[in-house]
Formats: sequence, structure tokens, C-alpha cells
Amino acid sequence: MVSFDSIREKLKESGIASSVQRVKVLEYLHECKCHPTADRIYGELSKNGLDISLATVYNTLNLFEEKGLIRILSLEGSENRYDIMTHDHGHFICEECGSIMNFEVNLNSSVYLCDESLSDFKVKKRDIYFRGICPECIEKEKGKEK
Amino acid sequence: MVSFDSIREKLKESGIASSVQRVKVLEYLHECKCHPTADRIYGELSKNGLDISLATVYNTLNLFEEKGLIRILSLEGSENRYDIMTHDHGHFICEECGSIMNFEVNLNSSVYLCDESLSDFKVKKRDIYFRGICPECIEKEKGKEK
DNA sequence: GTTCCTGCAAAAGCTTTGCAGAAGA
DNA sequence: TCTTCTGCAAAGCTTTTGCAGGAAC
Repeated sequence: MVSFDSIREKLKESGIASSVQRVKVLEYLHECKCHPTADRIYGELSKNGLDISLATVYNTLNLFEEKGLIRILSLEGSENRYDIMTHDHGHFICEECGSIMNFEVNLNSSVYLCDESLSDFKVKKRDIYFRGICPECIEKEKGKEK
Repeated sequence: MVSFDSIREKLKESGIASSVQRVKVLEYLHECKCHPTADRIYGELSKNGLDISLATVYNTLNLFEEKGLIRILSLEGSENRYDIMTHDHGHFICEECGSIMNFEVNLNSSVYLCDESLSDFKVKKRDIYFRGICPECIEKEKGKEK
């Protein structure tokens, strides 16, 4: 559980002025493990009685990304999704149910992932997306086949 | 150099009916190493006298993607880009100049990249994006500092 | 002759922007 | 009080869709 004040503190550390909306958006991203869309964030916060607009959600998310608090996941063919920045991890997208899951990435081996062709490049961010079918949907498929 | 007929053959193999527009789009993707946007493809082909519309470009690209001929790169905050499907490779995006470059990925090590957490998943596609600054822009920066 | 592909224009998202009023320090 | 954040609505872009005419086989 992350307290209101610790979120405010986090914003301050990142050089972002506090506001009710900003705190609530960041709090939601911390608590929701679902890589939400902007619209989802807007919907959930509104539902809980917060006075906020979709435009503010977008502006806030862009600000957070700029300051390095979150990541924007842009998945082909649909809205962007937003992910709280923690340790480095990959994203698995299920083509069947659309859910997005984190998976661990071994950073050491990712350094060796590419050959020397990148030695002259300054790499700042690594995004790794895998797509396929999640265990749950594999089970469902099996059920159908019977 | 890829001939008109060999492109037609390729379409046929993928179960796609031929048309002038489809052949030209695929040909352009083969020859252009630049990961073009749909609009760029439309512009270039029109300029060369082909009668084609932007809607057809999009429809064609989506069809190609469905049939596994190309990949859609969705880069946050801008239009999609399209990449002819060859061997597995990663994409480096320069945050300075926006250019997109391929880099080699060692597939064997990418298998070991993630821990066992993915062992129950059926992985079909792997997309790897690195972001940072390309050698050319690093040089430019150095020039400015002097 | 049939099938289905294309161009056009309009529609449909998602995201950003401008501005006046409100909140925060 | 002064700054700047927010909500609203409108605009901006990219992408998709419907339909009639035309190309492909």
C-alpha cells in the first residue's frame, strides 16, 4: 500500500508539482497491475468520485513519462498503455485475450543479446515485447479441441 | 534487385491475389531500407506515377502483415512503420534524429533472455526495440560541445 | 462473366491543444 | 497573490470503412 503522502513525495523528487489528479493517477498506476489505457485510468478514477478529465489524464501521463516515472507501451493497432517504471522487464502480449503480462529479463544476457553492431550506439532504453498465447488461453484451446 | 514477376510469385505463395498496387507496395518495401510510414509509401509510389490511394496502402499493408510478409512497428507517439520480414532482428530508434536502424539479434541468447517465467507461454513473435542515440548524432553532439 | 481490389470520401478512434477559471503554494 | 494545473470542447492525426466502378483471371 502506497500512502498519499509518499506519492506526493515521489512527485516532488521528480520535480513535478502536486495536484490531487496527479497523485491519484500515479497511485492508480502503482496499484493496478494491468497496464491500463488512458481511458481506463480516466474511467476508474472518475468512478471513484475524482473530478478529472481525459485530457488531464493524457497530459499527466505524458509528464510522468518525460520525468521517467512511467513507460508508454505502444502496441500496434490499439491505444497506448502505461506502465509504472520499476525494474527492467519484458512484456508478453496474449494475441488471444489481449492481456499484457510482465516477464523477467536477465539484463546481463540482454547486453550480450546483440552483437557488436551496437557498440557505437548509446542505448538508453530497451523495450522487449513478446507475443503469443498465454497459459490460460492455451488451456481454453485444449478444452475446445476435446 | 527484385523483379516484378518474382514479387508476384511471392504474393501467390502467401495466398495473396496480385494487383499492380500490391506488387508495387511490396517491391517498395523490399528496396527501401528505411522502415517507411504508410504515408511515405503512398507518397513515393504516387510520385512515380502509380495510381494508388492511401486507403489501399493501409489495406495492403494490413493484409501483408496478416499473411506474415511484413512487420508493423508501432513506435510511441507517431505513425506506424512497416518493415519487410526477413530474419529476426532488433530495431534501434535514435531519439535525436528519429531514424530507425536494424541490429542483429542473437536468437539463441534471446531464448535464454527470459527466465523460466515464460515456460508455459507460447511465444510467436519477439519484438526488441532499443532507444538512444545513434553514432551520427553522437558525433554531432561532440561537434557542438567544442 | 465473376470475383474481389481499388479510389474516394466520410467516419472513427486516440491524442493534443487553447483558453478561461480554479486550485495550490 | 502569483503561478500553473485542470476541465471543456474543439481540433488534429492516423487509420478504417462503405460503396460503386474497375481490374484481374
